[in-house]
Amino acid sequence: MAHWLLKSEPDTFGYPDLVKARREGWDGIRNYQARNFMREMRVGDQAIFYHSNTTPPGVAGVCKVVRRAEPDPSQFDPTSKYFDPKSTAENPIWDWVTVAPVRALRYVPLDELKTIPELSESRLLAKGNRLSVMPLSDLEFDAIVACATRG
DNA sequence: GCCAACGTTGGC
DNA sequence: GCCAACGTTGGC
Repeated sequence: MAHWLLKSEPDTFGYPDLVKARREGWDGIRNYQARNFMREMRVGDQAIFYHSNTTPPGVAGVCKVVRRAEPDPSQFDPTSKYFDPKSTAENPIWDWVTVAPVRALRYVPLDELKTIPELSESRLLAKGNRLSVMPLSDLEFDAIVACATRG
């Protein structure tokens, strides 16, 4: 089973919102690399739910993939901020996966993530990292969960 | 609000 | 195919 990290801005959609919704299509991904990672996701894969663009940024919970990648409907919706006029029903460009909560974690702020040795090489902590969907090694995933559980 | 990083776009 | 301009992300 592969592991992932998903970023979301909690002002828009945070981990508690996922708990309330029980499942949610991960819409609005408009980056090819992130999309391609979503296409690799399988039902049952678990992902760290990361809160970005907030104070402090950090890890809020674990979620899991409950539906594989399929076209993100927001790309066809002219009223959506994610609308993409280049996308057609015959040739959709963007996908989403559907995720469900697994469990909330003790909130681990970015400063604390930086102290986890297993994450020292991880893309998450790399300077200038803007990728909102990324793979985590089992080691990285386990280290984050262990850190959250320890605290 | 600022700014660095980086992806995308479009002129050539 | 290059590269400058532009837009977006995201930490601070």
